[in-house]
Amino acid sequence: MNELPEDEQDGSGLFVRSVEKAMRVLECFRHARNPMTLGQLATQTGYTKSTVQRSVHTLLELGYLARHSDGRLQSGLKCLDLAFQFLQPNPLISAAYPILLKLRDATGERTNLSLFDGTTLIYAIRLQSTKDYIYVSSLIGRRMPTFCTAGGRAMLAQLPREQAQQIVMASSRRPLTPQTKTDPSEIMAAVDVARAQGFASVVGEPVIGEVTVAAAVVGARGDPLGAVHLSSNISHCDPDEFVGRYAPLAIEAAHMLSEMR
Amino acid sequence: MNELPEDEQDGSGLFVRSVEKAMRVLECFRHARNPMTLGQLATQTGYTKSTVQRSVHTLLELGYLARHSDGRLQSGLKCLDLAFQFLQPNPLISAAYPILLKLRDATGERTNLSLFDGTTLIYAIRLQSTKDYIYVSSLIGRRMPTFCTAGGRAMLAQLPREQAQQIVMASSRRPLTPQTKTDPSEIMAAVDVARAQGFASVVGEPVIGEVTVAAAVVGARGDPLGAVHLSSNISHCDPDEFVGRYAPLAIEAAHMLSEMR
DNA sequence: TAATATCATATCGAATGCCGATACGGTCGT
DNA sequence: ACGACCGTATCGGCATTCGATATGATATTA
Repeated sequence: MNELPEDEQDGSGLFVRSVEKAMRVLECFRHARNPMTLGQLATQTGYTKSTVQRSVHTLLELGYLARHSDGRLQSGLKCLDLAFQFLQPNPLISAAYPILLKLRDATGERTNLSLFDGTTLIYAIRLQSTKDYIYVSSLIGRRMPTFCTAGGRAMLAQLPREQAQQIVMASSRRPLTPQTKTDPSEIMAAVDVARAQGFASVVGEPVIGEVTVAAAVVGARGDPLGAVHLSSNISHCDPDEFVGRYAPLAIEAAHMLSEMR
Repeated sequence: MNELPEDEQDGSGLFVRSVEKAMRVLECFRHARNPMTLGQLATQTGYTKSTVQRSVHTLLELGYLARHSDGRLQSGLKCLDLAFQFLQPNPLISAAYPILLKLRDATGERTNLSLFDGTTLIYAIRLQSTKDYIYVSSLIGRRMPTFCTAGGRAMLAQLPREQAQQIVMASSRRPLTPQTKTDPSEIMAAVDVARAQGFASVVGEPVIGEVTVAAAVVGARGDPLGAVHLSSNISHCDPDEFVGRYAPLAIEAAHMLSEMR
């Protein structure tokens, strides 16, 4: 007779647990560099081997998982389909694409669009530099912390200060490089600077040797939707000059994509 | 032992139906240009409103669906995560990225990597032309028919002829442009040409006014994994010259990515 | 060679968690 | 006022999922 709110995180009685389990199993592959076995998935999720077996069987049949040549499991092609369905009808994406392309060619630098998602941001468009060919795994769907990225701080600056602070406090604030600011008040100070300037810039905080300027894209009520990023390597340019030259362009692009009227 | 054929479409008793239902609901958004309501999802999937309600509730909570401002439903950010997990550990993708970048800059043309998936192919890397800014919705995860695309035919040419023919026959062969070849024997003739040449080229079949050369990437046993595409618009170049000039480059790139030893 | 520890796969009784008909309160058009 | 949608909530019954367990294959030990 356990009619208490026994489960913490789900909510109403509409929640389908088998679906959650399957998705959790699918999500195991996020940080996995290699294919996985049933047993590994079981220990990682905490589910029984049977549960994992059933989830995996189903996801295999549906195409969201696939078998590596050695029989282990990896992400399936259908995962790409889901990304397409997200991007395709998204008005921000389709509006941003040509604008970012033009921006990339005007600057020659790496040009990205990220989307706001609380303590993390997620890259939705990534355009490569026309100069260097570093494969910084410039992949769609990569998440980065909000608190230490230029885009993240530009977006935080669009939130009510208290709300921004909540996000900063809720972040893990694990330093990604020796230069990552981890002190909440220091981070909030940077956010305040971003609010005053209308853009944010960071050097070396999320990635060593990288300089980034970013401006926030906002919705109809001024809420942050995403950010336009321009990045380069400090070995190729002077950071201050980079920021000074490109911040206005990032702001302009972000403004064109914003819905504030 | 139990050769029970009475089961309709799933397979063994390990198949979890609630998961299938949730994924089917999620897949409804593939061809939807607009956010959807519960009722629309119910009619489109054939499930009861209750089932859809539960699936949607769960997918919302997990982040794979999101609410549009008017309350209707759309794809959620988590869908992008799945694409990342597919791309990130994939050795073909990480190997292809720098090679395609170099190829794109050597040619200046749109450069893609597609992956083989039976009657369709799916784009995994899309690099824009350095010349024109058309937003041909150059998005990851887009599927195209195998039978009428250059990449598709290049891949079919790597299969045993009979198997290729099976795929052609299983394709819908709905013409995408007036120039799309729909006659199976005509298509197989083009595949034979591709096999002889080591690459495939099409003009205007999948997209009006587009010329594409493609070469297949093959696995250790010569099986097609994907294809390297180079595309341009016929208003910008002479198709024959385009094919003649770039086919060797596509072949070279595809060869570098292949596992045949 | 044998023992041990993985692995994937399959089975099956039990009860839980999903199923889906149904109901309720909105908000549109008309 | 009505009807036709919308999203949301409820609830008894029973199909479906659950998870312990068994099997055989493969790999790594000694």
